[in-house]
Amino acid sequence: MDWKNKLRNAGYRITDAREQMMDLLINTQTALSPMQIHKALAEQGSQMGLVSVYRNLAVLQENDLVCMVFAPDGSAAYTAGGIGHHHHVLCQRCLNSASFEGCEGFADLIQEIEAQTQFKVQGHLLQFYGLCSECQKNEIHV
Amino acid sequence: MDWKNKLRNAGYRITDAREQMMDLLINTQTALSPMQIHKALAEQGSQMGLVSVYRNLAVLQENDLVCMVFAPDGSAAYTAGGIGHHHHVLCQRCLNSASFEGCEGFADLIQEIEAQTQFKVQGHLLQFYGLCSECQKNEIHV
DNA sequence: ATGCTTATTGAAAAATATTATCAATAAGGA
DNA sequence: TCCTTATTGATAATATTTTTCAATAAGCAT
Ligand SMILES: [Mn+2]
Ligand SMILES: [Mn+2]
Ligand SMILES: [Zn+2]
Ligand SMILES: [Zn+2]
Repeated sequence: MDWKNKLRNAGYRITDAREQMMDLLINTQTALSPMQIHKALAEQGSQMGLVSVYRNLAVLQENDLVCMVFAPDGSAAYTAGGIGHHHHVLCQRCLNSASFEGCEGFADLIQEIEAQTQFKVQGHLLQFYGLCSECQKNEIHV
Repeated sequence: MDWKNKLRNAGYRITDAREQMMDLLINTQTALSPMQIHKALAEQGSQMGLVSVYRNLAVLQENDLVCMVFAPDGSAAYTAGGIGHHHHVLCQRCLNSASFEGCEGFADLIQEIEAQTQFKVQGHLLQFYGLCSECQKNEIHV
């Protein structure tokens, strides 16, 4: 199901603002901050307020149409997509973002942690940082 | 080496503010936000300004005396300790925090990710969320 | 196509969170 | 005890996120 129907089925309306944001995020490799999203849309002629960017990011995130990731500096950035449980690798230079699945390998680690800490583990936060293929090239000449 | 010498060796001074903050964090199981640290110290008579809390958290973090963790809502919180590479489990109810090592198991996963995404992985962000032993008890009666 | 209902928007302000300035203070070595 | 200078508190400045509210427009029912 495409994102429009997904939103519609959840009772939300398809607005220009949401289309612009989704188009932008879908066509952008790098994760974008709310401010960057606002600026990018303004540059392509949109009048959308920053407030609507925040509001719609919340809506889109609730409906699993965008993912929030943590930039290396700890700030939040957003990227399109995200069906099912998955995680992200972020380029620490350009914020290029890719996703991957396969954190089942945690099962053993979780058991250890639960035994050691007496916690009951229920979820996790996982991201990898590194260099995307583009930035690896540039890195060579440093 | 204790935290005072660690700071001293790095050229920092041992101040009341830093002592108060370290004492508080060392004696607190739960991760605390800058605001919570400020409030807790104020309640025990300290005049320290919130600004100094921020400043000293930065210093203490640089010197590996405190760790920053992400609360379930994405906000930053701080907890004492942290020798060497390690990660944290956070109680999503009370922010109780415990640490663990042992993310070597990532080696395989990283290889897969690098193959799939063409990224060169250089670091990671990992935290587990769950319920601490205390909160597990209370959870039963919900 | 037209009107109706109400979710959504933009503008503005408010609330939070974080950082910068600067004179006064105090840590630590001489 | 004195000196140097890192550190502090007070204040202001930025930056980030949320709230309010009247105007607008999406989508459904005529
Ligand atoms: Mn995703
Ligand atoms: Mn730690
Ligand atoms: Zn890159
Ligand atoms: Zn707990």
